[in-house]
Amino acid sequence: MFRGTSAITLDSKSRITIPTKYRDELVSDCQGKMVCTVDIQHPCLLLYPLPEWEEIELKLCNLSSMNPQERLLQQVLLGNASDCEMDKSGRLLINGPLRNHASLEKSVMLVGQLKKFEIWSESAWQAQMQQGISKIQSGEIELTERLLDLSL
Amino acid sequence: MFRGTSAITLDSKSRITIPTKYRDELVSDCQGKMVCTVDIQHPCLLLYPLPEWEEIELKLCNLSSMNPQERLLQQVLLGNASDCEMDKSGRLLINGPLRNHASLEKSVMLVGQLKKFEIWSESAWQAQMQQGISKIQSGEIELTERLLDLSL
DNA sequence: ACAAATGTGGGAAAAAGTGGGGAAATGTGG
DNA sequence: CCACATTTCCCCACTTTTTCCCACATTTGT
Repeated sequence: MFRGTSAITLDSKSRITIPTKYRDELVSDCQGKMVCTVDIQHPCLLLYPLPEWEEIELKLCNLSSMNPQERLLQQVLLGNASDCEMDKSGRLLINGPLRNHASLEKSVMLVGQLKKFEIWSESAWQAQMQQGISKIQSGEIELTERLLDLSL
Repeated sequence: MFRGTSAITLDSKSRITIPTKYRDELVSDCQGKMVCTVDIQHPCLLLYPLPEWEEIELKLCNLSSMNPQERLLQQVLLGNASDCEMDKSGRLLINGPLRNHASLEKSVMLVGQLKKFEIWSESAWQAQMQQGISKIQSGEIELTERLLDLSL
């Protein structure tokens, strides 16, 4: 399970270094093999250990290609999915289209979200956090039953 | 179970010393491994022994990432969650974003709240206590059934 | 008032992150 | 099918951050 945000850099060769605290877990989960694709709600990327991604692929596979919305989801998610394997120094290569979708420049945030990571440009992440907290505090959040069950 | 408020200092390396009275319990609960994240209602931090945090993580894991509100909560809580392990002198490192969320400067309050701690800047804590007590005394508090059941 | 325990600060060693040269692999065009 | 260009990978050197450790200050208890 991944958690926490790490500030990392996208270097001139378009690589990011995975923080060491995650590497052991990634090697045992998936020998460093991951899949990166675009997020459909935010300008960020999603990075899954291969086994996790395969479950998602199964679900996508069961969508109907006759339904335009479901087909679109398949196209976007699968079309952008890119195999990423950690190299021997724990780095991943991010390809052009993905980099572009998330507007990644030098400063990047790697955000642990349990079974996956999100990859954000630093500025977009900070904006997301700021507006997120103010939305929650101003009560713009509808408390669903599931949320009420959360006691922090 | 933790209770009471301790005045502690955030030193120049952004560390706080856990008062010794809590250390034994923390070592036996979680070998000093804790998780710190932001509070979503107040400018303070929440510090959980790892096993306690993992229960919350399980609940967060069951939220739907397709629902924007539930996803936002995951992002805020998990994204800010930071593993904190006590070093050999019983100190914890507080990272920049967290320090910032709670506006922590030198004087910090560590507030025991049973299964977790809250971490406040001294001034924010005092303001919270003052206005909290006056709110209660002036009857601005809605007495829910659960509250009526409290006999002090 | 003194001794013991706790809290605080900072130097120094260790670990992690960053950048880039050059080798290997891959792909393209003739 | 080969030569060339491009991309990917491995490795080393450098910088920054984190961790460990010790010494001093402060508080507590006798």
